[in-house]
Amino acid sequence: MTDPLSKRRLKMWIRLLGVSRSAESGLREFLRVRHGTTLPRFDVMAALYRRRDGVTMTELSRMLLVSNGNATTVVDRLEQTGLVRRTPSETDRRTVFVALTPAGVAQFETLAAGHEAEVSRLFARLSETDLDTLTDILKRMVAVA
Amino acid sequence: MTDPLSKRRLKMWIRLLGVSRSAESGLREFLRVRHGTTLPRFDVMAALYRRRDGVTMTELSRMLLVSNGNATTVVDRLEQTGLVRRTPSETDRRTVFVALTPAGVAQFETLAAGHEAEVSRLFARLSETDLDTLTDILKRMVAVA
DNA sequence: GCCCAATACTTCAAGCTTGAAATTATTTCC
DNA sequence: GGAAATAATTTCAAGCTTGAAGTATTGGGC
Repeated sequence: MTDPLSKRRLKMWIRLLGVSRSAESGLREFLRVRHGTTLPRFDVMAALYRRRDGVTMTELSRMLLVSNGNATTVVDRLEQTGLVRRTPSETDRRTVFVALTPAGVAQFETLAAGHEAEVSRLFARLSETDLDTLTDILKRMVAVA
Repeated sequence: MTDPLSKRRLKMWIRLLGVSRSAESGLREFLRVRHGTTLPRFDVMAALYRRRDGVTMTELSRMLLVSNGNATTVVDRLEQTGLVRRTPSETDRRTVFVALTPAGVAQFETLAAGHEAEVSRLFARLSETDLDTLTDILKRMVAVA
């Protein structure tokens, strides 16, 4: 280990990115082939499923770490296909609440089961100890800024 | 820990994705604000810097885990600004080699220093032990398919 | 030598993503 | 009450990304 610390951090980051990209690509393919949907749509639905009562557009984009413009686009499309509903706030006319429709909830529950199985398959090589260690480290990693 | 294994894998994945997205977003901003460039361009240049003699388009897209169409687009743009050069293979007329131009090498070396510092800053909270453990686990994670 | 499957790359349409600008609404503070 | 700052969302242009379809080329089996 003659590498300076910054080089080691860089190598770790390159590996992390590689793992994350392969897994994402596996999940994307799974969603496309098996369910005719996409990862961004799934992500939005997952966020809305976790907050069944609805969230504002801003909250949504923060949860997903995407730009607000992006959230608008994806929600637009989901709304067009009836999986998601926008409801204007009554107390603050700037804000809009987004929530899954019953059809959205139903579809998500199907998707989620497959998604979980697929994630589990992708990371099957990880021992339980690794899993705990990794989760613990990731928890403490949440970026500086 | 009453969670079944697949749920624990899922939670780990969600955390991993979160870390990876925040870091990517930090790097994107760094490259945009400080160097007027983008992460995909940087990634291509980094791959070409590692393989200074040139790589084929197919090798490039495999290295970066992106589609071949995507590699074409990014290389197109880099070529337009003179940072990258395409050279047709003499032995196989289907094949094209891509390599950094001297200007590309020069620019990349500047970018790379800043990029490494930024990565280091983003992951500063990680202890050296964490770093080793994490790298080790990531190495063994390379996805199944 | 001739077919044809495989390979390398590009093009294309559709969708995703970003950051900035624009729009509309609310709050603050004089 | 009104101006100015702040906030929530959408719109926009540009660029990224994908997977599929298209073009050209190669190499192996016959």
